[in-house]
Amino acid sequence: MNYWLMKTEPDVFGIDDLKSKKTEYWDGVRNYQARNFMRDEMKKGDLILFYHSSCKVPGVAGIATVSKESVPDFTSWDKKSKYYDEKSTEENPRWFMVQVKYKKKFKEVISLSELKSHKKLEKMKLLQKGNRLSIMPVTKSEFEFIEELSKK
DNA sequence: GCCAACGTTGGC
DNA sequence: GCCAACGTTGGC
Repeated sequence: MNYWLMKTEPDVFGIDDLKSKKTEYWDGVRNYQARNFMRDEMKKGDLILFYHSSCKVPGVAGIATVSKESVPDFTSWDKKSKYYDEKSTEENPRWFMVQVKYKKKFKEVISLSELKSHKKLEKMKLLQKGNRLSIMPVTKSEFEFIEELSKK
């Protein structure tokens, strides 16, 4: 079992959208490192911290799971999609996505500033300087610590 | 293979 | 809206 953090802009697709849709294909990721995590390492049942970015209160909004392992991201060869990439084709896809499933919404978003205040989380990839990855691994202890924070 | 220019991310 | 940090592109 692996643990992950996935960033999303709540104005575009937030925890409430996932809650009402139940599952969602994580399309549109166009970063190689993030793609590799989805294509090679994310397994069904893995747990995901669902992170809201570029918004009023950035932070962890809830938990999701991986419900389907990677499949080619069909938006990459759809000319009408804003995620279209001419170098990706159905025969030779360049981009991949997993399907994620809603698990729970925290009573309150655990804000980035709170995450930063905990010594236990100081090594979190999310908090390292200059980090811009939209999908990144978290450790079991980081995941569990944050889930506990949400219960307070 | 180097690196300048450019685009994007994302907190503030 | 600003801007630091980083990834990608493309000329050489």
